[in-house]
Amino acid sequence: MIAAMTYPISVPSLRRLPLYLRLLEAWRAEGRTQVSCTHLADALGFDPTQVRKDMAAAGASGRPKVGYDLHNLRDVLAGFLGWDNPGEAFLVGAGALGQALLAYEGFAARGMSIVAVFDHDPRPGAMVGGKPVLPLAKLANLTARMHVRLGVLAVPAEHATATGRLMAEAGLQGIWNFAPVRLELGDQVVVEHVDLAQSLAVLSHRLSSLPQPTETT
Amino acid sequence: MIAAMTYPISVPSLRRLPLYLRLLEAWRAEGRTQVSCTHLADALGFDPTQVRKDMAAAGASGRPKVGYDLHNLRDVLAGFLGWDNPGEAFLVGAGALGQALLAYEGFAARGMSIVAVFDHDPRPGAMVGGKPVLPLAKLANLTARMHVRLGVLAVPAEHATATGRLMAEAGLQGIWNFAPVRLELGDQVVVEHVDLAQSLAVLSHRLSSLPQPTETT
DNA sequence: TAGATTGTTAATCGATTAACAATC
DNA sequence: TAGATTGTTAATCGATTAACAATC
Repeated sequence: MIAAMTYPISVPSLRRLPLYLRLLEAWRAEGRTQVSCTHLADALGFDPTQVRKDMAAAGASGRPKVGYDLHNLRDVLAGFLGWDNPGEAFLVGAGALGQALLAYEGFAARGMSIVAVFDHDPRPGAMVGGKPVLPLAKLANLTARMHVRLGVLAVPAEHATATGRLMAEAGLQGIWNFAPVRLELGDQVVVEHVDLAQSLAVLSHRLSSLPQPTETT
Repeated sequence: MIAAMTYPISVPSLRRLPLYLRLLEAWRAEGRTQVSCTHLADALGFDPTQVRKDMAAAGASGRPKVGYDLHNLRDVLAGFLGWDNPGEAFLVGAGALGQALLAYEGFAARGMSIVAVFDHDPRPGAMVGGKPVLPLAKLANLTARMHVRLGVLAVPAEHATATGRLMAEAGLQGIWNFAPVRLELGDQVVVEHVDLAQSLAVLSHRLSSLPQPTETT
């Protein structure tokens, strides 16, 4: 069987897919069964052609005049992202951020399921979010045994480089990196970096170029 | 006095500024005093010309052959982002995510300082991160009284639209939105959206297009 | 001075948007 | 059928990268 094999998808397209997915699932809950690119574009403030290209890139196809079948489209997008059977992931770092991610995943990060939590030198019996916190020394062993591919790195900046390397050596193939540190782990490991400061910079700058509230005196 | 008034900065440039800033501060701690675009580019994996353009867009200037004065460059970038005297911000939503952001800001979000926490109907006396949790009913009053401009929206998705509107009506001019919901608040309010699912989509897709670990049985 | 680095203009690349043919 | 929508090719726009002159 040959998959549709359209053009390779771009990062901007990829980043839009979860937005479509969320909308489709909301509409599905309302009982809709058909959807057009114009509907999606209007709801998200995008150009309809862009939506159509994104769908094509993800391997979805619709029918002229009719649009896309909502259920099918949702399944194609979710499947394209590998989000239909979420991969298991290890969380490394049991601090405030790690705990938030553990709680957050329920509504935002459908693409993975955190199955264990690790930290440097945890107190015996320590738990976060109902899961035991394991020492990092067990990471390699469990990665191999459980065939886990994805790790979430949520340790303080000063430990991030060493911990990232440890995760790569343990056999994790993808690292979702929340530490403000660039990881250099070669081509074998996929690293996706989340840096809140980058987002805040955009907001700060826009806010500072807004008309300041008149505060004479 | 006329500010340098170079070209308006692009969003991609803006998002790179915090990366430079972080690096400059690390190098400053090591005692360096000069820096060239090539140094910065090498450390971050960027093109040197791109770095030079970013510096120009932020209003920094260097000297041929010499490079940039490290301290000055840091100050110019921080000033451009308005990060030298961090604005005060209100956090709305005292759940796991809100608490993480409260803890996170120390090392990542230098551009703001959370001065109060609000939630829908908090228990009297409730505290998070050492700060009392105030009812949303007090938001408008305190926004006006304290001249706060920035709000962090970290409530569950189902409350995000209404809470966002409330924040805008309370007079907040910028909203850093962590809920997976598009806010429609007109031109008076600057909204910056953080959506972890978008980041995870990139990682999921890259991971799934990696050679799968051979698992023939 | 010679050489390294900035600053800027030109070329390239890629993503978005527009135009339009194909189709149900 | 007529009209709406997909799918695709072409045009535009903007960001990145290359080339090079200015400068200390």
